[in-house]
Amino acid sequence: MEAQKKLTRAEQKALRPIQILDAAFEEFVRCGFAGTRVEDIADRVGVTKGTVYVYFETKEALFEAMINHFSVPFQQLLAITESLSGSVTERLTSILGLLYDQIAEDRTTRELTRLVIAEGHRFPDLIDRHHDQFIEPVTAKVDALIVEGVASGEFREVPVEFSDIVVAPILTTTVLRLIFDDRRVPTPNKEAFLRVYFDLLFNGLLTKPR
Amino acid sequence: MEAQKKLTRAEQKALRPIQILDAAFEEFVRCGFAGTRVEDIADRVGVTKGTVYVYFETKEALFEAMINHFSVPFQQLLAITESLSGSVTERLTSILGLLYDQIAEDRTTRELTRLVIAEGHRFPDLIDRHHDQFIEPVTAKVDALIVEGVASGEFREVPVEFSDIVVAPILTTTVLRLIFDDRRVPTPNKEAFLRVYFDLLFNGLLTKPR
Amino acid sequence: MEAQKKLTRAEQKALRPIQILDAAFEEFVRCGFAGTRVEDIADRVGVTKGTVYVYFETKEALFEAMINHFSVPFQQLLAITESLSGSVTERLTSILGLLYDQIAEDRTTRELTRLVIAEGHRFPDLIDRHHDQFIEPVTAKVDALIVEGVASGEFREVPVEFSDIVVAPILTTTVLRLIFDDRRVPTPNKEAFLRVYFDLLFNGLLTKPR
Amino acid sequence: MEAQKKLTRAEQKALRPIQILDAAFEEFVRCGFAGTRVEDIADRVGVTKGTVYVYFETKEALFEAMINHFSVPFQQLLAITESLSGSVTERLTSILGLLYDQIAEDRTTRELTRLVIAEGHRFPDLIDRHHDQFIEPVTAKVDALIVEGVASGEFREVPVEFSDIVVAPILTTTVLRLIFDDRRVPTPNKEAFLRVYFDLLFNGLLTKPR
DNA sequence: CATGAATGAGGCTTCATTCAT
DNA sequence: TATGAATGAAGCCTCATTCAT
Repeated sequence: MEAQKKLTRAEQKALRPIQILDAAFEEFVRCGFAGTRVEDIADRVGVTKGTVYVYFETKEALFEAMINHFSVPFQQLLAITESLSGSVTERLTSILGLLYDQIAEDRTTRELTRLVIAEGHRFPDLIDRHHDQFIEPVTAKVDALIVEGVASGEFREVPVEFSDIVVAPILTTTVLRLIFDDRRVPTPNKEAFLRVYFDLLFNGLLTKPR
Repeated sequence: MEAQKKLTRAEQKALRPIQILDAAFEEFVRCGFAGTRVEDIADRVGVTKGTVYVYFETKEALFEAMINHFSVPFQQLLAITESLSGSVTERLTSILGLLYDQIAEDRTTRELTRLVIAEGHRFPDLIDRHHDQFIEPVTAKVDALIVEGVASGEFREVPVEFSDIVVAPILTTTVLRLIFDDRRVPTPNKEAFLRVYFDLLFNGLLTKPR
Repeated sequence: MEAQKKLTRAEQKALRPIQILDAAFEEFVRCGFAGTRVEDIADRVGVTKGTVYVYFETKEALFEAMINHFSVPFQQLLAITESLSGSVTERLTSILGLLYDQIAEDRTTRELTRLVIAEGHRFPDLIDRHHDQFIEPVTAKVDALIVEGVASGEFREVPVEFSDIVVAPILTTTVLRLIFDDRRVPTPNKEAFLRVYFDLLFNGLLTKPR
Repeated sequence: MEAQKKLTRAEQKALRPIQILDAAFEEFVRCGFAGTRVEDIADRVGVTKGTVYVYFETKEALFEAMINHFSVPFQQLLAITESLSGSVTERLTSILGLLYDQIAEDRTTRELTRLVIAEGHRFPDLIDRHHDQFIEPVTAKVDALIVEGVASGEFREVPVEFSDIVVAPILTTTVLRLIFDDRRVPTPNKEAFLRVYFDLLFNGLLTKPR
């Protein structure tokens, strides 16, 4: 309140939609699309229902705008992966570590995943976006590295197109945190988790490989 | 239809609540808790709203009863695992194969997972049940096998308490199917998937283990 | 209340939609389509808003159903006109007298005319119905009689297709009553009005016809 | 557009309220009082809602101001009628011709009539104005001419106070155009219409007057 | 004057729930 | 048991109106 009073009208106006989108994120995550009341979103911002409708035509439009707003910061990660150097193992390790930060540790991405799972039925665009911006790029990147590793002799001859399996522990952590959120199942320690994850991924369980 | 006509009236009536639970499953899966209309459930059974309330006090009670109804058949799987014999590797393979059938391939369990993720917030019991009946037993079983494998020298010295990583590809397949349902991302071929999964799990990616 | 309690459920149910249509007529006439509150219609019947929506999907559907409900009893009049006998003058007189009763004196038809004028823009069907059921049949009938009168020599050679002029005093009375409703402009005495109307229609104003 | 660009800012501002009244006329005619949105009126002028409220306190005040604005030009016609000369028949013919132009052919008067019929309930002043400025003067004038015609022997002994009947074809044309607006029922050709109208009015239908 | 963000009362509509039959 | 008419609370959305800039 104090801080906001110093803002000019113009600044306020530019801020409003973002404030609303932030509030919408929290409420939609908490209650799902159907369960969320537009008034609760407004309350969170400190405005009235009507104000929300000044910026967004319908609850549905607000939901979609919110998803778009929070779906951006994945591009950066993909850019970083291009600049990596070192052995394939090193690069794959780096990428999976970054993915862990992005998908499992970042609350926003995590909750976005919840919404994709919960509301995908009613928002097919949501699924397409999610696929094109998240799943496909990651899959492509990991696949490419595996191919490279196999070609260079660093990796064994494993069939490609199953990069899901490689990435699986990350998505699984995300989902378990979504479900239990530190309740019942503790959030794993990142360092320890990655150590075991990579150890298993690269070396396998067996003492003597077949 | 044919079969039902032969039922006596008494049998019909004993069937009602189950028909309602089945219909409730479909609708809650399709629309989520808040988005589902009791009337749509009734329509699916071919009765009127009132009838639903003869058997279930509230929509919430119906939701919980539905979850309970569809959460049963996991016990069997756990029982089977007790009767397995062979090396630890063989037994782990068997169990993971069964889990794949149960979690990734079985539509009911899959959709139950969706509901846990989507509605867990508002139904804490749901999460507790899910933990006690699904996660904990599986985790315990897999952990026990790993401990056994390490003790017997069959497995390398891997830290326990990370059985999530071992099971991850199964849950990941489940979640990807929930999201994409054969749209955009094809459902993997079971045999091929398991082959790669087990190959990676036991042997790791590297040609020469560190 | 007293009387209604004796009705069975089934009778009540059959009555409800008609009660609602009656109430809707009064409210829509009083406030127009946009100005009418569904709740006021419900109040008039003694039920709650929800009940109205049990029978009619939307306010718009209710409006249209109401128009249809009150647009019926015009057919009878047209039937009567077929059975008339006597000179053309006598028959025309009879018909115009009946029309006066139907259009100018009958409150329902009068108010329906108000709605056609006021709401026709937004309900094009309304105008088509009104044309097909009211205007066209009357016009055709009057035209036919004039043609017959001219043919028989009873009437002067007047151009046809201007039966509007013949009927005009009736519609004008309707409209003036709609506007002033006994306020400012008194409702004319029917007998006196018809006498002058017919005198003028048949004989004209001039002492010595041209 | 061209013309407006040459206006000084001061002239522009003096124009504003009239532009708003013009826009209000169109919208109120199109949607009625309750159905019209102040914003649509503003849009039509190319300003924002707030501007409308600079000039008019409420939507209701705007409606009334609009009615007043468009109700003026009838005085002129009445003035003209004073200066006519010739036989009563000639003068009556002239007056009815002018009335036809004013009431049936002039879109503004026609739509004003629609508003009187549609909104009169909620704006009693509207009805009073309409009576005092339109109905009463016309009625008085026509009545006076009939009295004069009867006195001079030009007209038959018809009862006075039924000038409505004489004017009816004009109002009827107005109303039919309001309802059908060239849809379904074609607008009559003015010359032909007036010829038949006057022929009937002065000579009546019958070959041999009674 | 003009703006347009914000308000908040109020209308339409939905739907979980009840209850007399 | 089953019905379905009725309820009424509550949600989405609209829009006349205000006011700081």
